[in-house]
Amino acid sequence: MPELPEVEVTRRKIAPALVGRVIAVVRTTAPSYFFLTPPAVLKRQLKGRTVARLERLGKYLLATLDDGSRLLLHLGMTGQLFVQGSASLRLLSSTARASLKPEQQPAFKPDKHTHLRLSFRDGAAEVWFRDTRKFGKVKWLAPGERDARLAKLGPDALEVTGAEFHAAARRRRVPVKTLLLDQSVLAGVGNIYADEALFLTGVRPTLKASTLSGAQCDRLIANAQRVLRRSIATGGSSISDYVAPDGKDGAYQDERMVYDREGQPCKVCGAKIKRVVIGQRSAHYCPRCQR
DNA sequence: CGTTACACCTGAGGGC
DNA sequence: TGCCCTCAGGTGTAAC
Repeated sequence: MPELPEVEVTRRKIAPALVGRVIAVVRTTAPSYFFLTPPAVLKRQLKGRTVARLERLGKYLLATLDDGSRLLLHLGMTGQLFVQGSASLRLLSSTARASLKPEQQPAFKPDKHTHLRLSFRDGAAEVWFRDTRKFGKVKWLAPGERDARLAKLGPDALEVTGAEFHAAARRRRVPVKTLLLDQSVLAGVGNIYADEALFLTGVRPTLKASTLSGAQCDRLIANAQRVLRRSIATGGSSISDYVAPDGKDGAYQDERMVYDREGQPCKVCGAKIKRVVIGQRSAHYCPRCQR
């Protein structure tokens, strides 16, 4: 589900329900891979704290608490962070309300995949974190504590320059697609937007990164930022004004040029979209538009 | 160091 | 209906 646009849309949606409120109760599922910080520690550290701000770093969300500690969240492949509870409707705009998936509706009951539930002293809306595959992560950072995952992130994808990408590309023999997915080069691009950016630039995902020119890098990064911004504006790929349990009917669905369109005609030239595997991930491209 | 294969986990969908 | 396979918007780690 989540690449940069989905994480940013999530941030904007839950920030009003999180920032400025005092955490009263922390409920979790049993200790697992999901909890980089054990549930017991999480409960002890979060209770009574107030969230001062919520920011996005690449695909991570970072909540800074009033004691200077921080809560690091990652949605992995299937993570969903949402506002839940009797008063949640008051905290959401009508369009945001209409976009809720069934499991995000206020009447939804926590299930075995609902790993984290924050309730607040005011008793109003809660914030829930659900993740079926548990590739998502929750980690509490003590004041001043550094984190290796954050430390290795490159510039945010919305801010990286073509020159920075070119500098990284010159000494890499991997396919350009692999480089776009490398979070230490630029943070936030995932499988969908990498394919889309490459299509818009007319570059095959298999092209060796070191062969890209500076001008090509400039255009590639500009196109990546274009699709990321456009997706944020339309509510991300899985969260849209159209309710879709399978997460495939988001607003972005209609704008996708190549991702998950294997065998379908290219919207520009009509050629059949191809799918190849690069670095154990699928990559989609138009054999005619991308040379 | 860069590159690659694989591990983590659950569920959906296709073919038989 | 069940079984078995493949696939999935991510990323840390071990091994060459």
